[in-house]
Amino acid sequence: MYTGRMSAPRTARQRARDELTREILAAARRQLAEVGASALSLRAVARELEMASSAIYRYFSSRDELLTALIIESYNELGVAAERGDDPGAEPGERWMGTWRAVRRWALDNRHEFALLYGTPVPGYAAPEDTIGPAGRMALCLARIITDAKAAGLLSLPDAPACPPGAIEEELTRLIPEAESTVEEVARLIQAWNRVIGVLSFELHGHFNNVTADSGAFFDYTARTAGAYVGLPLD
Amino acid sequence: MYTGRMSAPRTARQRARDELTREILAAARRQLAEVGASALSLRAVARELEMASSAIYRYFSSRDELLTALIIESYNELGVAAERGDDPGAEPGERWMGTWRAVRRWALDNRHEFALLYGTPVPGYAAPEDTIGPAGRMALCLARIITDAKAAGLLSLPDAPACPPGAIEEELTRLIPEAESTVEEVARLIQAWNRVIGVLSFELHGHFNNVTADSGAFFDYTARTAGAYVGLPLD
DNA sequence: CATAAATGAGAGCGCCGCTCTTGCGGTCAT
DNA sequence: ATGACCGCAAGAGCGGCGCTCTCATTTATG
Repeated sequence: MYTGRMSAPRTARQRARDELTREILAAARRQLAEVGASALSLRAVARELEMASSAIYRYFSSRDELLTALIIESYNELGVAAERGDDPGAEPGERWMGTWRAVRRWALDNRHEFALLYGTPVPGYAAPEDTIGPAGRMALCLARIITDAKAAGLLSLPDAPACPPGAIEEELTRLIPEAESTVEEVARLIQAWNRVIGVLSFELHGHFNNVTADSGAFFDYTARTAGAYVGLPLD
Repeated sequence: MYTGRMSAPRTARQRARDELTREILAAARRQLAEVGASALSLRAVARELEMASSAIYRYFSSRDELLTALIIESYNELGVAAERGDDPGAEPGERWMGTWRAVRRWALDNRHEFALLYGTPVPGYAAPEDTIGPAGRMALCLARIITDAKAAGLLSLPDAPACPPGAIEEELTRLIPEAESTVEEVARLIQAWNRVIGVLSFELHGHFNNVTADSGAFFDYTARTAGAYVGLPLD
């Protein structure tokens, strides 16, 4: 139904269709930001666009499909935010911290979107296929920082338990082909990624309410610790 | 409305009320396990108990309140599972790993309950007051392991960035009064706790789908790494 | 025993996701 | 240019939801 990115519009009808698709998505996005995914209603979107609720189904065959489109959009936005936070000219440690701080800022400014990405999967399940690409965008950004640091000879893994063989998909070592990553390096990046996202989730979901006194400082602290764990030089 | 643990039943009416309250909770719990929190419906619970849906409101004034009761129940169950996984006579490392493995088993067997605890907060917000006690039960179990290890002189923190002052609530150092924990120790425990729960969340929510090949092994690996980080002796 | 409180059932309100039918208007081949 | 066709929007409607209100019945209490 929802054909993802729309190709070059031909007829006037297709042009109108594409435009309306975008408008629906935009209205849904506004609703998501306001009331969250669980309260997002197709009928309210239709009301905002002054059209019959049944007409929405010409563009998105179900509420879940609309949510999936919003998930993809959000993953991409988060990826863009991460990329913007990374200054490729800076030191590896600064790049790492800058990226994560940008991710946190995006999450704080878009908490419902963040919850949609990293919270409980709301529907039966979102479309797995269409989401894996955008989902990896932020991780790829982090992987580049480490790869660059390694190429510059600045990567040194501190002592820690070794990753048991077979725990992670070894194909991930070829995610950035020229990097020639080791299993250990990849395992640490996955852990670091999981760790910092986990801190953000806890902060946003209120699990740190009586735990952290300065959640921003604690986030920085965690990102720094995770960065040191993957071998980046951080003072 | 829902008066939490019910006091000693006096009249027959109160006895019946307490029993029905428990039955509603049990039916709701069954539904939660089957269809998850977002699809849990008061009306379906009433149907299963063969009573009018409006009658439920004599016991729980809203769906959110029912969910909150389920949250408390689940926190306690998780706490019990953690305590059962901890053999106080074993070595600190074994205690740590045993506790976490028990937590994971509980989460895998009760994924909807786990999602309710550590996923997106579904309603406007669950009751904060009544949940903080049960929520800390598992964390307390972990803190005891570390305290015991410290008392036995087996705790040694590996090098890592220091926790910046003011990041965490310093009162947490007095959570176990006789432990005399340092800020650094507490900060590491919080991070470790967050880290392992984060791995579980990612696993259960499908974020590790094309990432880990053996999620059990990866979980163990993470728990081990986190245990080493808090200073426990782990081989 | 009478009064007050607690309880349960039913009807009903306004939402929701989703489907089906109907009619209109643009598209396109003949 | 005309007629068949298809995309589209609208409306009605289905069953389900959370929640409220009323009313009868049952139970506890003075």
